Amino acid sequence: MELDIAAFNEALQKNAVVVIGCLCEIHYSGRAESFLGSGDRIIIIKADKTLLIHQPSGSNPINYMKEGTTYSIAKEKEKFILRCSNIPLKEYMDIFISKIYSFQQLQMEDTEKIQLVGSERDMSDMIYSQPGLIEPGFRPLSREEHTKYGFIDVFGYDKNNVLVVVECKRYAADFRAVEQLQRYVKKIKELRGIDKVRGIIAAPEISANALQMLHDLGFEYRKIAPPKYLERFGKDQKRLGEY
Amino acid sequence: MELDIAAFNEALQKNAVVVIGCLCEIHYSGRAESFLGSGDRIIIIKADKTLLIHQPSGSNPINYMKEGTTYSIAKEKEKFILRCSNIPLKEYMDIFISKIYSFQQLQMEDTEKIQLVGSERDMSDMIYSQPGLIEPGFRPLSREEHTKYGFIDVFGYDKNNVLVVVECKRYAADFRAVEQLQRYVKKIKELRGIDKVRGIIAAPEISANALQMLHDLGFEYRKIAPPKYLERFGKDQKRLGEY
DNA sequence: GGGGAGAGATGCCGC
DNA sequence: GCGGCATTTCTCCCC
Repeated sequence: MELDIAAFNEALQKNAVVVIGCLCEIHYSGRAESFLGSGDRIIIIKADKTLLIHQPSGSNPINYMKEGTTYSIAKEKEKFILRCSNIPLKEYMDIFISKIYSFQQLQMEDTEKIQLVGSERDMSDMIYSQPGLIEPGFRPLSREEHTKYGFIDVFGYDKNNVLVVVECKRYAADFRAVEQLQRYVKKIKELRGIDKVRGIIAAPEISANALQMLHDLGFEYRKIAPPKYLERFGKDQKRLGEY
Repeated sequence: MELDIAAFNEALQKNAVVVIGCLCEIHYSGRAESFLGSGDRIIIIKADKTLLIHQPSGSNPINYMKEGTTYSIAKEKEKFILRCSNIPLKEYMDIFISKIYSFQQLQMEDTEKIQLVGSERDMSDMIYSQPGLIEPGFRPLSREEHTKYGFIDVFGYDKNNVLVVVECKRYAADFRAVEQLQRYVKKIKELRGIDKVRGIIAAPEISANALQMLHDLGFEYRKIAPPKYLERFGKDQKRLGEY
């Protein structure tokens, strides 16, 4: 199959998305440098001039260029050379294409943004609205007071009016989560000039090492999972659960 | 355009890579949950049954499924429903396709692995072969001794036979890099039962906060950049630099 | 633009 | 499998 260079340039010009199936070799130079020998790949150039190169397996692109990259293609001795450059980022790529299997260009329209539930932020919102999940008598700070300490997930007083710092993790908490909590508790003690501040990790799981370190520091663990189920899923959600 | 369900199933069966341009709506449920309203997207199913869904802009897939996912497609009232499930991971996705713009299947062959230069590992290798980059008289530990402390990038003795722990960063070092170094120095002091261990951050840049914290802890900074330029690039490398 | 932290992070290598 | 950690991490938010 031949590649129509004029069609390629026109597609880029009108911000179409280009998808090329090809046999190619790739040289990259920028933050790092890489070389990838000849193999079959899918090349995607998006409307914002992001470039992605995918091998037949794996989640991540094997090579890529960021938004705003410029492209120039040329034919040289039966091969196509796609030169990619992102001058501000000092990133460059040369793609040596020896066979074209497919060429597609699509004018795509998509203004939708994803709605995601189950993030760490959703966890802290849940604890804010249900403080009893931490313990009876726990009272989170007001929104205004809390924003002054934006780096803390949940911040409040226990039933004895002792300050409590809560660090949420949506996955199994590790020792770095404990280090983070330790950093925040230290910071609050300094800022407020007080000696007694409690620290709590809220997460669905915690590693043995992290739990050990947590207890050594006099902190606590609460087994709490991030919320799920989009309200808007409605009956559709049931279908997803029926697999 | 119509989608040939038989062709789709056959492509999956023979581990071809499938690329579909379409208008679709996406429901996901697994580690988290998400909903994405109708818009134009590129759907890729790879040979290993990884699924990627890309919007017309941005580097990352807006939704995805991991390796080993199973697929079933059906037509319902002028729409196609692609149901995706990964039972072991408890991950599910429903893709409601209302228009097909393009359908491609490619039998891809690619056994090449990327060669990358400029990683943190390359930095520590460079320091091992040129210890003077740290300071005159620095002597890294032997390979055998070093592997016992695999978590440390570079480990050796200075000219006064004091132990030195070096943590490399390929980018600007931040306070987390300093915390990491602190953790390693502490661990080595415990393991060896000694009191004096030097700590050094080797990185091309370091943030002001990190440098302050580093000095407060009595550690040091060496401005060292990761190595670049693949030897095998040879003359090609020159071309990349000529942009 | 830098700093700080999350991510449905992923991927690699170790034990 | 989990743990620890790098990643051409990317992304978002906030100062």
